[in-house]
Amino acid sequence: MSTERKRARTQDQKHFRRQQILDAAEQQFTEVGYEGFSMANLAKLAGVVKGTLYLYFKTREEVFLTLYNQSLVRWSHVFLDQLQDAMTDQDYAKTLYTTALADGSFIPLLTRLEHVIEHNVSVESLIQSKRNFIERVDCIAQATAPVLNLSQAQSLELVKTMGVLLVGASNTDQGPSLEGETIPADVQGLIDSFSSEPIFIKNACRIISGIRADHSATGE
Amino acid sequence: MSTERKRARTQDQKHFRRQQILDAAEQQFTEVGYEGFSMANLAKLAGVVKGTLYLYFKTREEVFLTLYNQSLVRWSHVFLDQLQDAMTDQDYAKTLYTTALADGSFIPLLTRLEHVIEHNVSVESLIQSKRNFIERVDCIAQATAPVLNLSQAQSLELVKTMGVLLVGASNTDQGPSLEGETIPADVQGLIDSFSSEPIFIKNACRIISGIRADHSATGE
DNA sequence: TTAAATAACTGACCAGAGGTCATTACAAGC
DNA sequence: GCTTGTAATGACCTCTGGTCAGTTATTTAA
Repeated sequence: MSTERKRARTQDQKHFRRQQILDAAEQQFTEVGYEGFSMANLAKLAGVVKGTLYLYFKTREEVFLTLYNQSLVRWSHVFLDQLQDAMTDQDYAKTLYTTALADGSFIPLLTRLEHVIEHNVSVESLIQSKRNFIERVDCIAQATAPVLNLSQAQSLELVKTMGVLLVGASNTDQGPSLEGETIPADVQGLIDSFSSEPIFIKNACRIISGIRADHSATGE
Repeated sequence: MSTERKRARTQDQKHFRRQQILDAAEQQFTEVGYEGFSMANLAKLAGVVKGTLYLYFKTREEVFLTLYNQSLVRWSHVFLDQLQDAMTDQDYAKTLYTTALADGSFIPLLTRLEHVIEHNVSVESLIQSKRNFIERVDCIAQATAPVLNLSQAQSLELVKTMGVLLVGASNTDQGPSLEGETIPADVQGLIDSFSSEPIFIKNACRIISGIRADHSATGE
């Protein structure tokens, strides 16, 4: 391959190279998913050799953690853009769910964050990632409070809880594809009854109602 | 090792051998967790050679799926035993949460079920596992209805929803250990605020209230 | 009792994974 | 043009899940 690739000497060039790798990683991730993802293939896609990847990322999981952080920021912007004054609880929940799922990387990475990705990552990267998370959550909570007519504290609790519910609900439809397979009616019925969208929206509404009913403005 | 291991010829002997492997697997799983689990080590623990494992399980994930099914049954018995007439919503939620967490294998396997384990398993095993799940859920729902004073349909929806919430909530405290690490106060505060038990119980209660408020006895 | 048939079991082997590091070669400074 | 720092390389490592031709304990039939 005569890609004529120049060496990255300055900080700017290195950041650019790093982002090139991340773009290739995102591409591979959307194509083959988490389990099918390999560093050898990433190297090929990014037009570098495997060893080079490890100049820019300490481990495979550091790549994923960076992708996650980027997808979180990306999604939060999309979501904040779609918030309007005085939405119904249901509209709010539906918007949150739909925008989150529309981002191809966000949910799959979020569901693997804590029990896989964070376990092979440097403490500095972890702290940086958590700080990014705090910032996004705070920002979303601040925008949510007026929309749903909640106090700041209520809004913060709500946003955090929505994250938990999102992980739980989206888990249920990440099973294998089963296309072309013969599935018995009872099993198919079970799978259908766990369709994540209605589960998320219904329970999000219940939780919003519950939080609104807690009219204690005290901390926690 | 001169374990004098006999060959398993009859079905009974084969079932016994299979369970021996599963017991060793459970032991290894509780010791090293999902990511540290290896088939080579399982073979050593079970006192057989690696190839033999594949006479009893098609893939590594078939081992995990079987462990999951066993842990689900085990937990459901413990939980059902602890149900009493007329518990408060909070007691019910707390019992569910506590018993689930007390089983060392159940939660870690449940959180990896759909996006990892089920993706490398035969369709027959998957169907069998789903059937087992249906049976346990139905059984728990039937026992739950009188306890929380719900209709059968409400109870069924509740139990399914509790599963979703359990996955979401337990995800939040499966991060890396961070013992002996210096964690900044803001990040530590975030981690503390995601402690899974209060999140689960609070929102379980909100959801139970919400379901109880839906006094439509119509299907779905 | 013994020979033949069966299949549980073995362990060397494979491809591919994540990760390392001595070496190479390119760009900047004198 | 030469020296020097370092980005980039690619051969190499260990480990993984998984395979399979061959071995041998056990059952069956003569």
